[in-house]
Amino acid sequence: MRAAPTILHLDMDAFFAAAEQAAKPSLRGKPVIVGGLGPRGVVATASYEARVFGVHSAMAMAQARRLCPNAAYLTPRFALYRRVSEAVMALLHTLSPLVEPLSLDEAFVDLEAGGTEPTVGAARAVGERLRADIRAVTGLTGSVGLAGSKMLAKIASEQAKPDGLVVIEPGTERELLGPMPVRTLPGVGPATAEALRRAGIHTVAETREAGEAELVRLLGRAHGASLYLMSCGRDERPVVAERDTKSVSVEDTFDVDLTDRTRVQLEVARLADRCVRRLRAAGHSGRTIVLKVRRYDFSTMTRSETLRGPTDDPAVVREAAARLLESVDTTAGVRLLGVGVSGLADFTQEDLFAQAAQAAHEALEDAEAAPGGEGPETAGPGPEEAAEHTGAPRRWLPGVDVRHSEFGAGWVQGSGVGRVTVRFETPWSEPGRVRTFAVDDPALEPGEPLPLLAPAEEPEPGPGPHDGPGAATAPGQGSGQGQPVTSSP
DNA sequence: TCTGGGGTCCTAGGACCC
DNA sequence: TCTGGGGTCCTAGGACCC
Repeated sequence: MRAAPTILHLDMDAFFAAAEQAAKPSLRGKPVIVGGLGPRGVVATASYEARVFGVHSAMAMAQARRLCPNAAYLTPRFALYRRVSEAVMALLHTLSPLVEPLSLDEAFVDLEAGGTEPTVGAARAVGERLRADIRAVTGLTGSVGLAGSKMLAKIASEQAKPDGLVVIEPGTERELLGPMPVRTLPGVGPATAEALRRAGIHTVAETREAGEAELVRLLGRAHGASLYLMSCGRDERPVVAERDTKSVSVEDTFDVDLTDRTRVQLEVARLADRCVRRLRAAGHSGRTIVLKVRRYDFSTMTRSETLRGPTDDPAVVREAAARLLESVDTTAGVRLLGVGVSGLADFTQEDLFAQAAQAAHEALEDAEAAPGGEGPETAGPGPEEAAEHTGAPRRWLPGVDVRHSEFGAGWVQGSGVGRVTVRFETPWSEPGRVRTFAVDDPALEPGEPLPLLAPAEEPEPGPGPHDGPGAATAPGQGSGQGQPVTSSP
């Protein structure tokens, strides 16, 4: 616990939705909901205009549609969010070498390690300048919390939302925290809150008064002890710049439950391959293979197997996953399958250049395979493979960028019955017009996310210098790498 | 049309070893 | 041939976070 509020927490406001609004002028000021658009999708981010209707993160998409039928529903575009995130993180690194990212849109910064004078005034000035810089560089808003510990900095940024800054001055934390609900404390989710409620504990003050021994009895050794410290406003966790990855996993929820055993085996093999591609791209190998199965009734089980040594061999992982599957009854229906690798070791030597080329290729395949959790169950086996080779049945997911040979850059507003509706606008244009085409109109092709602000800086737009030898592939929908940036108006 | 995907950390029991 | 104690590894499950 520091004497000055030199731990900063940044949280971008409604990040995915805000990025989409910045990219799509016609959506500004309107409800925007980003998430999985399939029958089992959930909301990733809702814009503030949509939250008014009660829509929030993690809500079933079906419920969001009932609450807010007129919102724009968009599939996530991680390539764009990652780019914006990198720009924001670069700004944070100008403040201090100690930056701890928590996700694409959130990070802690240790200002003291960056040389900021340990006073309220200096910290506040740094925070305000950061907010202005973020707005200037990305066009988006972020909220800043400043306090003497991570926990309080995070609570402060929550209070600051949206588009604000809050300082919690050291010395005031206990009285501030006291009346707050236990759910405010990090690590207190639905289960812990319920356990505490049954013990008559509702507020942070009541948690503190219960005492450490009682909390340990209720919640277990580690959780009880840390919760007691937090309730007293004590949190000595340091800001940690780089954390080692502990596991890599992939999973798919299917639009319709899988019952056919052969199909389940096929999907497990595909997931194993995808998982290994990610593993290798990250330069890792691992010893423990994990299979995850979620059944029709949402009950979830895992099976794992530890090998004698680390592997990054797809055949080995595939075979282990297949063995693990043998001990699982799937006859009643499977809604999700997953494959993971943990017990990671640094990559077993090998050449880094091949890996880099591999990684570029992988990113492309991931982008194609991932969105929407479109279990080919409904789509039929294979539109993806087919597209890889022929470019034939393109799927125009709502929100993705396109380019038309005559009308220029735009994005898919919707598609169905052989038609696709496109709105032609760019991040720096006026709201644009809508036109409709046949889904196979040759004048229409996948496009690149455009920079949100000026078409200046952006270091790595599109088919840049690093596309490996396989770059010519660039077939699919998705982010459409390799599409010519053929000038045009 | 109930409930994504990618992670982290903790607990508890059994095996195994000293 | 009644039985201790502790450490580590492995497996399964669960809570939590964004």
